Amino acid sequence: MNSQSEEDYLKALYHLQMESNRVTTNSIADYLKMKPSSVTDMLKKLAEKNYVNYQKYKGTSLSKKGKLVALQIIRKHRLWETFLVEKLGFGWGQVHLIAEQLEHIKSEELIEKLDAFLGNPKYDPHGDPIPNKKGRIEKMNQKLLIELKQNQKGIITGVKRGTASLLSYLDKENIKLGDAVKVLEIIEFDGTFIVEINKRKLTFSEKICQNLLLETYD
Amino acid sequence: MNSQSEEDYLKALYHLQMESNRVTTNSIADYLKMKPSSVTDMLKKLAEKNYVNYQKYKGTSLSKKGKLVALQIIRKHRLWETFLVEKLGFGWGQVHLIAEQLEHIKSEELIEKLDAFLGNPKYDPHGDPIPNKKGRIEKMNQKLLIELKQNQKGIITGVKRGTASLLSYLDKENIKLGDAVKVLEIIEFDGTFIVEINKRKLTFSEKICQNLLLETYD
DNA sequence: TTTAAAATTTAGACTTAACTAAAAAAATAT
DNA sequence: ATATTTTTTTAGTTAAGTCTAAATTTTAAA
Repeated sequence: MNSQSEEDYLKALYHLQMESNRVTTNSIADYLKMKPSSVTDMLKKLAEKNYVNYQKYKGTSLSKKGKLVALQIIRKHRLWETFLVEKLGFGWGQVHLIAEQLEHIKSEELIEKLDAFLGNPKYDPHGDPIPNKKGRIEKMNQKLLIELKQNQKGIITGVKRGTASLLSYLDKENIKLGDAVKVLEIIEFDGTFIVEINKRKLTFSEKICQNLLLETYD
Repeated sequence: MNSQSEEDYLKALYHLQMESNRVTTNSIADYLKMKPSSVTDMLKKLAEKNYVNYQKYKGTSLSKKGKLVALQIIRKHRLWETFLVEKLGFGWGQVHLIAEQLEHIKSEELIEKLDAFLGNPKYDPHGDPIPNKKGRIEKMNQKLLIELKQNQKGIITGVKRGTASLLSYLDKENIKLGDAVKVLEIIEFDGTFIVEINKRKLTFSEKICQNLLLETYD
């Protein structure tokens, strides 16, 4: 069993590895808001447990085993976020801190049951994919609405980060994750989209289209 | 903010106080499976924070402040248990360990939203009352089915501890917490009850009636 | 290619919450 | 009322995970 702290480091490693191929001690310290010396200590411990490949002064990478653990935590995080938004009615922005705690709850069965309860979602409310039990991520065909052409369709999976007000707008319009969107018409003059959602005709400004994420099937 | 450990002690204090009026260091150690010396240390710390009234060698009691914190943790525990059973389909017996973890998640808003999502339940699946936000417990009029007379009614609130198989039976019969029960007839010969639940007529053996908890209104 | 700056590690200290062993106080039995 | 047993506390230790300050290694600059 891994400690909360170990799990936080593994998750951080995973996210940092996504962004750059060399993960340094300082970048981890930055990310976790800790001192580099503390990071060194923990890296040694994680290397001992074969979760990371660590060599003094040379940077760190997740081992296969470590990556799997990281993905399982990310799975839990994203499932809980989905739960908080879809079932409890939290706004996108509020859920991160709570999910950060919930992701450390230990119970395989809990997370499988939660997954089923949520209808085995593939994406969380930010549009990020939810890894499966074995750590596999289905890469999705994610596009912004603005990239679609007339008559193309998609499923709403989220919005770009930092657009909380768009969320409340969608909420007010009773538009939810998973709703299907079809582009009926694009007004050339100002980039406005006329779309159909739930049999309703709606008009979306260019700005909305630049921030709304859809899963598409090409 | 209190640590997980502090919360565990406060909760233990609360439960022990229910059972006997003098809570000793050893009884706490027993309950939490720790050594008495560790308990003494923590009691001093909790006294420092004004959560308990503690005097060397004289036993301990929760202060008003400490009792409130304890009740809030119990509230969280019982709401999560209800969630696990009602929404995720766990059996009564499986939920305790998980709820023990979930009860430490910190977010007022989370617990209020969870409460609403569950329909503001008054009792958890064991039939134990759920304290409200302010720590108030509604004392319920709880009886075993076997105590009812003909034509009396009640709401199913739970089963006696240690009767997991009754739970699965109820589940199979599609009987849920909150369902109303009316006693149609009691067969004197063997103590069998004929009851009505959800407009269905059912026959319950004496043994079932001895273990099924109901809320009644006298 | 030597030197200065930046990154990283080591060494030692602190906090929390546990422990063991020994001392002190309270309860019980003779 | 004294002695014995039980309970509780004190004192000192340990492990995890953090920190600061100093030492070391790597990188970048002159």
